[in-house]
Amino acid sequence: MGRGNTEIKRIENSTNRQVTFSKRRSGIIKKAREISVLCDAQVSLVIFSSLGKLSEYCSPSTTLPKMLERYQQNSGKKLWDATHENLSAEIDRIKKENDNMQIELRHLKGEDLNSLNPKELIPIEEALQNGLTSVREKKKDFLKMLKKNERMLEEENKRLKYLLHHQQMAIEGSMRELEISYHQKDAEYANQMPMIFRVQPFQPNLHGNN
Amino acid sequence: MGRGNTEIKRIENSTNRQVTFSKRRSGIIKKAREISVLCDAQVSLVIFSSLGKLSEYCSPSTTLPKMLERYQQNSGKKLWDATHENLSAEIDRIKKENDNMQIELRHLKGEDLNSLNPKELIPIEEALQNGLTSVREKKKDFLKMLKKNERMLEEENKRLKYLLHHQQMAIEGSMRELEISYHQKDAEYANQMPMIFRVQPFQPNLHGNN
DNA sequence: ACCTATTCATAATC
DNA sequence: TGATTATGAATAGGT
Repeated sequence: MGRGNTEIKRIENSTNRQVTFSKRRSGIIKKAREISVLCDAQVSLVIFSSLGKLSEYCSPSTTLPKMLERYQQNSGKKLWDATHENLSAEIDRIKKENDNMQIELRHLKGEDLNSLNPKELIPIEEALQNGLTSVREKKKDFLKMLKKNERMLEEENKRLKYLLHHQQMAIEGSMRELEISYHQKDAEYANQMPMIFRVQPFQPNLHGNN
Repeated sequence: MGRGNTEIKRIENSTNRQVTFSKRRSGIIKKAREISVLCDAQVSLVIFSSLGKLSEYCSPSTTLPKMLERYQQNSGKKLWDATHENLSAEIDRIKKENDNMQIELRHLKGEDLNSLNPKELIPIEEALQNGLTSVREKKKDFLKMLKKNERMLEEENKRLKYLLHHQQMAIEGSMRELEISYHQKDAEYANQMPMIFRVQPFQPNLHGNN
């Protein structure tokens, strides 16, 4: 329906598919609502779009769980036993995995070793040895990095101190020149000079170093 | 659609309702099939007529239980009883435990260490060291046990050899006595004496040892 | 989202 | 139920 005859086959153009989905979804939900009202029927409709978006409709006189309960009674099919079994199987699988890992962990931690024979101890010892080597390697790396960082910081520190010292010297030089000109010229200017320019090293503890 | 405008309201005439239901049901199921195919959607549709007759449609790529499972995951609504929830929660719990153990194992095996900071390395190193100590202790124990066993076997061996030797001597002594009495008395008796009592060491290779 | 030509669904009828 | 058909609904494609 609509223009051109519509083959019922997957719409390859993704945009068209989306649009058609949207239109037809509202169409089918409307139909569901209509048959519910007109014919006094109970309808439940669940739709997942190709992108996984969920849409649903359920007759107002019921709920999805009620419908499903009724479905089971009426059809004899079991809807969630299968799921139950799947879940149980999944749990068993994971638990087994869990147990194995737990045993491995205990062995690696040196527990429950009595259940092992000497031959089985060997791979465990090797694994531990390897692990230890890796961890110590990593620690060494960290230490190296820390030391490198420390050296860099020291360098930077030194450089900054040097700069600071020179700046200090420059300022003091300027002070002296100002002072000279102050003595040579007008005493009135001295009071206009801000305090910060008075000869006072502003980082006193830097004086002794270097 | 159809002749005359159709109000959406319950059809009071029972027969008409039935007929309309039948027609619309096939219509809606057709629509469901079409949207499934055209738009790559998954649809499940359950309909009960006013007389309780069940009709259903489910996209061929799925099943009603699968749809419902997906519905639960997607909507967060729970369709079923507590058992499911418990199982799901259990799965989540175990999976989490699993993940944690897996991480711990990987760390102990020296993998994925980059995600750790130096402080976190320390307990791992300690655990490895402890494990290694335990395993080596166990190996030592085994060795000790083997050696002890060996010693015990050697002792036993010696004791048995000693006993055997003495028994041998005793038998040989008896032989000699019998031989003497044979020469002293009746030669007739000699033929009646079974061969096994003749002087013949029955474990020849034991003679040289000790 | 809206429009329209076209196809489709279906109510009425038999 | 099934077939037919007139009619209104649904919707594909275009904007």
